[in-house]
Amino acid sequence: MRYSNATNYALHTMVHLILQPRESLVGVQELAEMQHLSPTYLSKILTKLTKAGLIESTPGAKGGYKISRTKHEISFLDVIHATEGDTSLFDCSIHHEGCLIEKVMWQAEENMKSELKSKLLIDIAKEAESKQNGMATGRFF
Amino acid sequence: MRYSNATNYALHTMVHLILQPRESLVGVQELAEMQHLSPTYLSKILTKLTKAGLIESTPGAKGGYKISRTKHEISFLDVIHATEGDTSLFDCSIHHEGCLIEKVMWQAEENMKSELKSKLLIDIAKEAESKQNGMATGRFF
DNA sequence: TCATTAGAGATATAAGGAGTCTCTAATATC
DNA sequence: GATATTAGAGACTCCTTATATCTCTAATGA
Repeated sequence: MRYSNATNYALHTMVHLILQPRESLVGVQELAEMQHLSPTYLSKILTKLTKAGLIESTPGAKGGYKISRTKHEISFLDVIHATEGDTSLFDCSIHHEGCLIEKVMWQAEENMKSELKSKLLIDIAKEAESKQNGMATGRFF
Repeated sequence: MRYSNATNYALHTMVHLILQPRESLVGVQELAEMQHLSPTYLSKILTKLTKAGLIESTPGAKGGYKISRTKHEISFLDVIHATEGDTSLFDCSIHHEGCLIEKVMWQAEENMKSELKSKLLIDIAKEAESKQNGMATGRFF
């Protein structure tokens, strides 16, 4: 059981977009080069993020993507739900009510999710930005 | 991203074995019937649990499986490690030190694991046993 | 010796992840 | 209005993993 690569790409893309100047658009070409991906592949991921309302797209020449207006509220969990779906990690396949094992697994998953919900992308972006200003080199996300 | 069915089968098998009378052996045949699985498939899972030291096997006629002597200390996480491996759920594939995104993902995973580590199989077994005694019917794990 | 049981290995099938290619639709610029 | 540029949809390929099944071997009690 592992998070897909797509989730990693999505998270990095989101932080990158948050760090852009207000209202500026970034094309999939640039976003793909940054992460050494093919544009068509990344565009599939970007479409998911768009449909989830996390970013906004503008088609046509000089088009591209920008972060959604709700950027101050976007959590890690929001991005992960967009790429991984929001089904639970564990379901007891044996049909009966109130499986005690399932209950434990659900509680554990909830603990992970509550952490991911409390972490906002904008906080990571600001932390990366301040580190970058201090160090003059390196990339922190 | 989901836990494999094998993990579900392993957890149920472990709780079932804990509830057995001391030193009694249960064959893979019985364990498989209980969960509506083929014996050969379940035996692959049982082999993993054996190699992880969570259960002990006795080959030959009248052989079978019993819970390991450390049964009072076996956690959910121990079983999950045996079936799923113990690699982390997320790795930032972009090569650089101290990725802030990775750090958040690791912390979230740690929160889930600490819950799974604190939950012991024997507690679930006892809870299921007492519920079963009270209700006369039904299965609680 | 024989029946019973665990265990190893090869193989089969299906699903999902990862990625490419091609076509369509929208839009700015000339 | 023509053209270049960009997002988006759909079909397709390739690879890995999960989920088994079948067969053979090894150990052991009766």
